[in-house]
Amino acid sequence: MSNVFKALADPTRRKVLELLRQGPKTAGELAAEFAVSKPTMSAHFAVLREANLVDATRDGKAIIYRIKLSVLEDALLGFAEVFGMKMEGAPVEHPDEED
Amino acid sequence: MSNVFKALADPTRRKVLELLRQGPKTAGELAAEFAVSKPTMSAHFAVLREANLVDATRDGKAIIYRIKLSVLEDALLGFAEVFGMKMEGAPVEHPDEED
DNA sequence: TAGATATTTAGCTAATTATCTAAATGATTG
DNA sequence: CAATCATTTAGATAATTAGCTAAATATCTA
Repeated sequence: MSNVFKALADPTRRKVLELLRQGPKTAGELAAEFAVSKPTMSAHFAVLREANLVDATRDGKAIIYRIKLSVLEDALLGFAEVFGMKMEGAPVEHPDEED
Repeated sequence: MSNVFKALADPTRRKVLELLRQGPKTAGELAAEFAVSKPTMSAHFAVLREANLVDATRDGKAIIYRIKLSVLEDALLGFAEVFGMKMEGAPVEHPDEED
C-alpha cells in the first residue's frame, strides 16, 4: 500500500496513469508524451508495476501497459475510509482489467 | 497538489494524519507515538505543513497540530475524479477546522 | 541470419530524503 | 532572571531517487 502512494508521489507517474486511463498504450507511446529519456520512463514503469498499478504484456516488439484501476481504487478507498470519506468506484468503463 | 502526494508517500506522515483525525495533538504527543527522534518528527511535520495538510498553532510551550481534512479531501477528490471515481466528503465530524 | 525496432538493464551522477546529535529559540515557572 | 520544558534549526551522513548515456535483450522482417 505504501508502494502505491510512493508511485503516486511523482507527477510523471501520475500522468502516465492518466494516459492509461484512456486505454492501453505501449511503452513507446507513453514515453513519447514526456520530455525524458526512454530508460527514465522505463524506470517509472517499473515503479508502477511494483506498486501493482499497471500490468505489462508483450505484443510483438512492443510492451503494452494497462492501468489496474481496481488497485488504484482500493488504495484510495482504503485510505479515504480511515478519514471518514466515502468513495465509490468508477460507475462505468473500467478498461477491461484482469490479473 | 504534488506536495500532498509527496507528503502521503511516507508511512510516518500518513500515521500522523490518522492520529490527528482523532483531534488536535501537540508535536510532543505525536512524536511520542513514533520510534524516531523529535527533530525527525519535526521535519515530518514541516512536510505536512508545506503540503497544507496540517495547521500549527502555538499554545504556551507546546505547538498544536490540527489536520486540515478539507485539503486532504480536495486532493483525493480531485485526483479520483480524473479516474472516474466518485467520492464524498466525510458526512460528519470534521474536527473544527479553519484556515 | 543480419539488420532494424522496442524496451530494459547497467553503470553513473546529482539531488533529495530520512535520520541522527547538538545547539538555538520561545515560553513558562520558581 | 535563571532553569526548565517543548519544539525547531543546523549540520552531518547514509540511503533513495530521477535523470542520463551506452549496452544488452527480445522480437520482427528482409
